[in-house]
Amino acid sequence: MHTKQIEEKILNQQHLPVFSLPLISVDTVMFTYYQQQLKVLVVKHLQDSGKIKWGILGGGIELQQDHDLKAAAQRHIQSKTTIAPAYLEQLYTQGNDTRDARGWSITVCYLGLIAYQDCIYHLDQHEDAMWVDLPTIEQLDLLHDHRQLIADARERLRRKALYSIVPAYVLPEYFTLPELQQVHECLLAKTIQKKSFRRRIELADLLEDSGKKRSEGYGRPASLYCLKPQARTYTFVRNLEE
Amino acid sequence: MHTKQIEEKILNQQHLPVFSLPLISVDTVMFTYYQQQLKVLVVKHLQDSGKIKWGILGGGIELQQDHDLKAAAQRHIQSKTTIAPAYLEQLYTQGNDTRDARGWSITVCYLGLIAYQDCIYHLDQHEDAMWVDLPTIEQLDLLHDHRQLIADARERLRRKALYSIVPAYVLPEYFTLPELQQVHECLLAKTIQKKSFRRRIELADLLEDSGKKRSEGYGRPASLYCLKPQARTYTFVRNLEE
DNA sequence: CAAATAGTGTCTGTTAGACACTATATG
DNA sequence: CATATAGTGTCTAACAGACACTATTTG
Repeated sequence: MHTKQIEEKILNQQHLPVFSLPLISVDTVMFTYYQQQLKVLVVKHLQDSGKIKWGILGGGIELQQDHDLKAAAQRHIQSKTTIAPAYLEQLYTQGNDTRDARGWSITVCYLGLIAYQDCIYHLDQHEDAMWVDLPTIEQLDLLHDHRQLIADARERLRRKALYSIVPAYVLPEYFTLPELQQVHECLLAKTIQKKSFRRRIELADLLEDSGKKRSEGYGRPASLYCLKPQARTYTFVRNLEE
Repeated sequence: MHTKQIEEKILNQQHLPVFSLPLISVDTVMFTYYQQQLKVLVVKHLQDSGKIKWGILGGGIELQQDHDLKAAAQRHIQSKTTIAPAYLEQLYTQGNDTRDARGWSITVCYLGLIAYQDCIYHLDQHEDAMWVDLPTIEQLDLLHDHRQLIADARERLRRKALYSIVPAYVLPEYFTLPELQQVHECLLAKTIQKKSFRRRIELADLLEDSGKKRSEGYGRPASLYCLKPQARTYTFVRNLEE
């Protein structure tokens, strides 16, 4: 059997033109909110060289196991957090011949949101994953173009704060309006008029009042709300000012 | 030399885990506007079976030639239209184990806009590419999930008509405001108040007045404008009504 | 002149910004 | 009671919708 024939046999097993395919991974920029700060999940990646670098959460596609790209993203996320993210949307697909020293490589990058409380217990057990704030990200030497992917995801989430309440998914299922406003103010790096914020959310009918109140510390207790299903995709016709 | 060794040799040439990679293509939903209608570019694709099916414009990545995904998209577009699209942005990456009968496959899908006049001469020479309107798309038997990709792209462009003037890139470099309004009305399937439309564009300072007028047919000639650079990314704080 | 198309004046309605106010908790 | 935090009343400003108006062309 000639080399060429064996090559062809291998190709046929695949039914794919093997020699023109770049490396692919499915990665997710996971955000949460804790102690008035936006946090990003970084995990340890073992490189070919044996060195360990921090990067965002992700990895390859298991052709037998993952039925689509989102399923692959979720599998990687659950391996670190045990639970599915509250919100997960595709961010951007980056692919070029310079981002990975091994050659042409592609990442299908997702943006994920999860409540800090929903996964911190499991994360505490792992030493290969941690939540870090954005100033710290700037100081880490991250894998490939992961710092840029985080910046892009952060920008997408900031813009969403202007015309939706999707950032609410970084909070637990039940949350208060002042908490949600804090998240938006953190993303926009700007104070928002309390009245404007509450008015537009009430008018759009996005929250379900649980009837319960949160009574901790000083002051009047705040009502606890949870998101109605339409909150996931609702967009206001008029944005908040930047 | 054993089969296994040869396999390894092939793998080493690639420096990639070949056997866990899905098929990849980079495709573009190209839109233009002609005779009061939105048109999509479809091209003939030769399938493994020898059958020919229509599909959107695209194909594989040439690892040696294409430096990134956008360059790959542009190479495929230029092969059919000779010129680069006026506007090109990434739409969505679809990947699963059912869209292509050959197995796991991924398309990195772009949304492209071009003026009809800018490429029709070259297209007329080709029999393997044509502009079709959207009702016709419904009747064609398109490759894989290409009909869905077209629907997604069309929806993205419709939403852009609500908060930007990006749809202007389906028009020639110099165009009139009534023409641009027609494009938006076509996308939104709804008439827009002439005054509202003009006022918001003027206020946002998105167009450059060429000083020239278009005088064809009856009526007062309309001023010819071209897009200022900021028109590519500008978003209005307040949307048009849906 | 009439018909056709381009472009404006101006009123109304909706909703975000500003900010002072009231309400309800703790100690 | 004072202090702290939650939540409201209400005025203003910005801007899209509605629609009647004027402007400029052809025949």
